[in-house]
Amino acid sequence: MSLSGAAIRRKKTPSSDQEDAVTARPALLLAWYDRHRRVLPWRPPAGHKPDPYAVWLSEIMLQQTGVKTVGPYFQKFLARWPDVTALGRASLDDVLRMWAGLGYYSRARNLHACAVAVLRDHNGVFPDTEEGLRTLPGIGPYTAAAIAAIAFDRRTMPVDGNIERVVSRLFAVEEELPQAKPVIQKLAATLLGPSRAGDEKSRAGDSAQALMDLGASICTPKKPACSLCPLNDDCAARQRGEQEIFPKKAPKKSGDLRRGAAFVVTRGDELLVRTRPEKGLLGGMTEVPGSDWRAAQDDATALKQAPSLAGVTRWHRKLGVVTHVFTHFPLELVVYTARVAARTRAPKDMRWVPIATLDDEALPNVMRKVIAHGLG
DNA sequence: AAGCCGTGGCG
DNA sequence: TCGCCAAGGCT
Repeated sequence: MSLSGAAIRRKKTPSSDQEDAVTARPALLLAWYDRHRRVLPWRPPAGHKPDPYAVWLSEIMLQQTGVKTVGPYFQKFLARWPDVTALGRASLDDVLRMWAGLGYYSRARNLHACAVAVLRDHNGVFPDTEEGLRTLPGIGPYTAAAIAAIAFDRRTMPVDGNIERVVSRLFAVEEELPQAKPVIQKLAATLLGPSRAGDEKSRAGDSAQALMDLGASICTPKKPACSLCPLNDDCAARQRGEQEIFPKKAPKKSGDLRRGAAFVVTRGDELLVRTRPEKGLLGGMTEVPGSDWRAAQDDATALKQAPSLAGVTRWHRKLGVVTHVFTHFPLELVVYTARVAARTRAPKDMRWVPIATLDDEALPNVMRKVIAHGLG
């Protein structure tokens, strides 16, 4: 039975106009996608099978990170580690260095751990079910559904921020996020094409990507281009002229400013660095030594936390401050510099690295800013 | 289960 | 300018 046959066979009743509109959504969505799908580095040409490894890699990188930012990182990773076996055999250090700058560094640890687990527990082949994928590190409810749908054509609907927005508008969901997540999940699943007997394929991956593309290009957070939307006919929010009030969210609190000091110490053409603890903020990444970061900390207190180095009698305070904004607090760093003599020993748990090779270090961007400020 | 986790872009 | 937002997961 063809899809159009099923559509034609539907009974016409006085109340069926609305019903028709609802039933037509999945096909409208896919038709729009076939004409307007974005060309992305991890997306094969239309009709071609995606590589599960590439899908997984892109999905991890895309967690809370924009398409444009991810592009170059995805290309670099795929060129260096073309398959999950190669990545699983790489060192965590190499992976962290390659990830530096992309943020949310626990993703890089989980990425590596996941590759290792796929090699060790799954013979180097990704599980092809949502439940199987869900057991792997770094793969939560969204990512498991996304990989299952996109890479394995499983009939499931992942719900990300884009889809939350599209769906909450389409159905005018009044409940606030994140409480509304279960409702939105159910409503989103109605946008999947019908399952067919003996053939569970229903272009679920395309349906999901269609909604994401729609959210990214048409149903945007501000000033959505409703006139171009394939689902505009029966969008509840648009009928009210209230597209931008959805999705409803509880206001978030922004963190308090924290202050600290960073110490840029050079020994000839080398820089003094250390590795941050594995857990927590910037876990496992490289940094220059510094004070703790706390609210209302004064410069004198921070300066007392300078590393003890033979031959350093005074620190030179660089003019200005380095500012950086983390997810949950803004940071203001004062930078001190010092030069030490050749063969000066690095303090415990610190090391010297050539300034020329800093690009290869696992340096988060806040530290790149600090070093640039201190060396400049 | 709410808080923790980066960074860049955009209006 | 600055708050919001982005293909969330972990604890």
